Amino acid sequence: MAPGANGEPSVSPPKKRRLGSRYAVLGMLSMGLKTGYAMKKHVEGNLGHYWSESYGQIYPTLRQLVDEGLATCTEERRKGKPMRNLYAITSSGRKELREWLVVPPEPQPQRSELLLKLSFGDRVDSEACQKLIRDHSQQCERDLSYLSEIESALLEPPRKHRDQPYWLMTLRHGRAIREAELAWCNETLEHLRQLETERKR
Amino acid sequence: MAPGANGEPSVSPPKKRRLGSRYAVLGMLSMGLKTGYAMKKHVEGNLGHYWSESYGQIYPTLRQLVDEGLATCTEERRKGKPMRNLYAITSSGRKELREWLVVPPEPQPQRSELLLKLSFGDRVDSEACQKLIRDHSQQCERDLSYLSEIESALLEPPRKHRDQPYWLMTLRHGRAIREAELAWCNETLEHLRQLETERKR
DNA sequence: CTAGCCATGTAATCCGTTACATGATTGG
DNA sequence: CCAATCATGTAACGGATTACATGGCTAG
Repeated sequence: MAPGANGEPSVSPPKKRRLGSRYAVLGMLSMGLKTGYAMKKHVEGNLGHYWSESYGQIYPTLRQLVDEGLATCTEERRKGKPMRNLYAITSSGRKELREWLVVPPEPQPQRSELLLKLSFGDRVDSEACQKLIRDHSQQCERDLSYLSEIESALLEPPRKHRDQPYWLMTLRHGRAIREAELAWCNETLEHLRQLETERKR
Repeated sequence: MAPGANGEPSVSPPKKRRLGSRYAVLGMLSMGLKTGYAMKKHVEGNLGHYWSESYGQIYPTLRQLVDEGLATCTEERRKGKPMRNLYAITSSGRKELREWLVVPPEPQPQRSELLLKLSFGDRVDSEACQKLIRDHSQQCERDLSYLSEIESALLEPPRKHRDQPYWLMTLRHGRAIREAELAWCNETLEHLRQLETERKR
């Protein structure tokens, strides 16, 4: 008998695929961004604190979306300016985006090089561990001022983008996490110093 | 003239490589874990909240470490038990591990599917956004109780592992972050409800 | 003239997971 | 006998970055 007949539940396991880039691009299309170049800039400038995307992902993805009918592409050649491909989302593109949006993201396996190093802290001296933490603390501080910059740029002109309230939520997330990191850094530095004096005794 | 002569600064740009798995494995060797299998178990059970590793990484890495003289391998065949390869770190392995430990990790590009979805929240109704946040909130809660489990297992028997104090630091990190996430979730739910009533007006 | 920005795209490569293949032992 | 656990490993695949290749326009 052919496999998979008879209503067996073994219709082939649903396979996990990531597809993050696909929907990031589709979402940016839905914001009205028209070129791959503009999307890269937008990722760097606005989404940098929680998303990244490279040309190597963006351009092939755009092509694929067009192939699947989720976007359209029109060439624009202007005299005196380089050629551009102008993309736009279609209604089936909007539909697929909405469907993706309501699916709760499954927890993605986190890898923190900092915590990995810290967990082996016993192999080096306390000073090295403390430096690790202080560097991280400084990075968080830099991140915080970067986030503030984006936030003021977002609030300054009173003309509100439709997505502005949601962008503010992501910014608050970045701030909340960085502040928690800072608190943990201070706490951890204290623990490291305690460990150090215990060791010396 | 041969390229690279004359002290040119173009000695080939130093190329970024990730190498996380390599040092995770080396570190676990330094803790005394002897088999690939044991390392996988340890990652799942103890490092799960900040690191992950698959067999597809572990076994080839172990072989590579032996090739480079950072570890040794001895076959152990016991009657009535399956064969094992027992690995041990060498002194050059310890040296390389220590060198890696003191290099501050460069910030790794974060990707949060949750924040990406939230940033496009305008495309779906407020209820869908709130569900996204509530699900995340629950996940954080589950993570917190999982962290507590590990912590009590770590504290229970008074026989302290040399790495115990450092593991506690990583656990506190997990807790700090999850608690900050929870606070942000509540704050954000409030904002979403406000947005909703504004829209309705 | 040249540096920098606009703009597109591809190929190589790396990193990592999943799925598969194998097989012995132990406990219920 | 069967499921779980111990134990090793590889092949295929997928996702993402990096580096390269190209080229015209603009401002200094």
